[in-house]
Amino acid sequence: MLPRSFFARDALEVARDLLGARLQRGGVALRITEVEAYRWPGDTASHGRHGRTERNDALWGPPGTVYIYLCYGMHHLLNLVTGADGEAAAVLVRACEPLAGLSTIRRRRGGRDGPVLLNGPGKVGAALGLDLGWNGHAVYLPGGLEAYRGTPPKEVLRGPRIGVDYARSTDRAAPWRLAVGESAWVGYRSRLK
DNA sequence: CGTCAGATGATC
DNA sequence: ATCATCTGACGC
Repeated sequence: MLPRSFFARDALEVARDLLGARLQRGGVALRITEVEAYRWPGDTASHGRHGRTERNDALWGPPGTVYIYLCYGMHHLLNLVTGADGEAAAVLVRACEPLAGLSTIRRRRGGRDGPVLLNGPGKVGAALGLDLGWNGHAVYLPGGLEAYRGTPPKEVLRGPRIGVDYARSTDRAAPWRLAVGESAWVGYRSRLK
């Protein structure tokens, strides 16, 4: 498993090293193919930009824990908290390649048929069956949601983060979205290089 | 490939 | 009012 110390670094470094890593919960296993770094301090795209609140409290927690929040009233987005305790930094998991548990993933996303494409953060949260109850969960401990070392990417693509138009222009343009180059499970591929 | 609207609900 | 999204519809 990835040790707690793995997460106690700058979010951009952790993001790079999380590409190819594995997330596992019960019979469902995913390979991380796309991430975004939300850094500390001074990142105006981060949920921590207005200070600590009830909703983002877990974001300020110790490294190696989980920050989940409800996005647009529908999707539970998964962040892995990085840096030091008391800092608001994390890596958002945007896309994954399913490795095991396809039938469970299919069931969790509802009755729809069609191919399983985990090419968006809401889909990743749904595939893992996450909700707000997972806030603060430690992924370096066995049981529940776990993070493992995986196969590093051959090529890393980079581009601006998605959906952060509200941020300062420098933060909006910062190439802190990272993706596995050879993976089909990546969203907005044309915005990467 | 691109854009767009509507769903949907907690938060500050 | 805002929002780190998804889906389906439509146009090129």
